[in-house]
Amino acid sequence: MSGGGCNIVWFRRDLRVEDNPALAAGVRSGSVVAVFIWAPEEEGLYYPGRVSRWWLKHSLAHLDSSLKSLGTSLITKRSTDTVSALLEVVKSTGATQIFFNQLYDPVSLVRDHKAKDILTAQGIAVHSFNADLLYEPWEVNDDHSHPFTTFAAFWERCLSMPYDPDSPLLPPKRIISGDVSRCASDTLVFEDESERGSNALLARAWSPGWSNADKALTTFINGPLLEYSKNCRKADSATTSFLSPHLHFGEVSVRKVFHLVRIKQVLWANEGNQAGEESVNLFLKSIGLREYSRYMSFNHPCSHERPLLGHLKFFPWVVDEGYFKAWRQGRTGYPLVDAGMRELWATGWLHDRIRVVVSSFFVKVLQLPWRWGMKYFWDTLLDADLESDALGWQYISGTLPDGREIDRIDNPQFEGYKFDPHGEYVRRWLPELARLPTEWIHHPWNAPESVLQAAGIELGSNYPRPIVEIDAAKARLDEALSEMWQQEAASRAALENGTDEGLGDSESMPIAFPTDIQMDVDHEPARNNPTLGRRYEDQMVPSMTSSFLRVEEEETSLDLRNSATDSRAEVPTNVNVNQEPRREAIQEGNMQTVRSNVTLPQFNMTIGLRNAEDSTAESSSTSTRRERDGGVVPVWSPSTSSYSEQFVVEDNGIATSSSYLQRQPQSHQIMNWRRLSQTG
DNA sequence: TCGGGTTTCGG
DNA sequence: CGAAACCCG
Repeated sequence: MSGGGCNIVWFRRDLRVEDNPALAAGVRSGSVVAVFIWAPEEEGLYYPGRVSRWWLKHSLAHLDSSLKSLGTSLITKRSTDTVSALLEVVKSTGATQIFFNQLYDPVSLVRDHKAKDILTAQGIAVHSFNADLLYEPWEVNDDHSHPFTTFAAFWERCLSMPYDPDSPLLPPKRIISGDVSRCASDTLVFEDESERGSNALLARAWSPGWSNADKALTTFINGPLLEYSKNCRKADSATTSFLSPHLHFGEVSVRKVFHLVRIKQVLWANEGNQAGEESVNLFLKSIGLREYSRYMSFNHPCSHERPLLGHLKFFPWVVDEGYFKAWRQGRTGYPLVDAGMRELWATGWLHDRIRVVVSSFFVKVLQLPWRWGMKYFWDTLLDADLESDALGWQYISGTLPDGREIDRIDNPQFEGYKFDPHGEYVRRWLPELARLPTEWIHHPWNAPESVLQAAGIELGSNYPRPIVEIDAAKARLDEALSEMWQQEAASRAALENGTDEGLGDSESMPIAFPTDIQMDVDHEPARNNPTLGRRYEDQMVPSMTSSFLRVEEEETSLDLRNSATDSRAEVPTNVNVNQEPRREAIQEGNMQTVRSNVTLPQFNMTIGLRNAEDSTAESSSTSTRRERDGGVVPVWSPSTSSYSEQFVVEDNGIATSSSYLQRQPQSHQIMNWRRLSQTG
């Protein structure tokens, strides 16, 4: 069935040989050329950060050696244009088919669609698979076939789907290598000289690569999982799964994680092990959040740049690079926050709880633009993951229907005693506070002078006073919020009067990313960088310095209100006609090959859908229908896009969009929150 | 020890 | 907002 030609298996963030549907299908279909293409420029602003690239480098090496032991090797290509690199590989190998696993971040959705179009036009058969999720985003809908807008409902549905996620596949026993004699690998460079020193430490704590991921999973399931719910509240507990970087690069399949954990759950349930069951549920919830982040990214592909609840575009952010810098350096004067930021910088890792603490502090106390924080996480986290990053920050910023309330300020002092009751975490990361008694460890500003003296602390000198008092922050936040609501109401009124030209213009002034973000080297803790010097700014915050990118903050928020009244607004549409083609992907269930097609919300993905209910047809008036394998599904045709007006999001801002957005074609999405009007 | 009012917290 | 935890008489 291979038709003589060989099969390209295009690896991306699925760097494993086990439970890799694209690889399995490629192998089944004949000889295989395994390819990885490094084209980070395509990610634009989200060029991977230093530690993330470090991981990738090692993960690829690991994959390559696994492939070698199976009979082939990994071809690597350096390019600025993935699609042409693929074409080149096609030409030099005589491939006739290409297999890959789906991704859901905005950049990949666009790029993969384009790749599919172009390759198909060249006569190449393109097959893509789900390898990253329990269920594809379009499979999980509410009773009216609309996407969920809250996590709890989404996850509940996932757990009660009528069919289980596909079972994990075993690795291939053997791979017949395609002819790569005319297809040379490029050497990929993932770190420059200046980064090597900082990266050296990482290897002590982490082992990238799919079989290490597998070990980590086993270790976790047999050990810390049982105590997971107990320990998840401790800032420095070593009992998290530590799977997130593995999962990000697809070194371990989430379906395998799910299956193994489920087995454990059944076991514990039978034993009446209450704590165990609870732990499993909690852990699965974090898997669920990961799923949900893809779900949201797919349904709202701009969620990494625009708040999903529209009012936030009127929030008067404090654009203060000094605050931003203090936060990054861990010099805010709040020990828990500072400890977290220093751990992040030193290790590329942060406990989930602490991520919430520092990001909440960032948004609520400092009131810095949330996208700065998101970007910083992206640049510094070992498990940097755009979808999760966006979801997390939107959650914190109060722009999700089920997110944290925007007017709630968390007090780092109290959280300190909650997550780090004995101050051990703070002492580890803030050596200057190490001698401070626990009583004061989370609020040194209240400590008597004598205590401070005995501990060798001089506030404002070797440890800062609080950068902003909590009370002041509360007041400022209240003020900002009332201003926001005012602006929002005004804009709405203007809209209703039809006098809305230029609406939101003043409020949605672009907020540029700081131009010269750099860490103050001498304040960096635990960096162990022998070559520390000023020319290494970009090692510290790799992608921010690469070029000056202006990014609009909140420029085109989605006003959910507009669509709230119409239930059909549930089905988002892609209005971004002139920017990039709609995405399309083919999901080929390996066996059942339900090649039915359904309209995928924004992206017009052509996908397999098991239960195409005809309510999905309402997805757009441009649906046509086609029958396949018994499934009736709508097919959305991009050329005939005529949308109901009410689906189209207000477009102010996009047109005048920053260079970033222009460089990075995004579709923009239509909202479908049901609950949004509650906020008005 | 048991209400029941209050605070916390949640994705 | 609603459930759960918490606190107090």
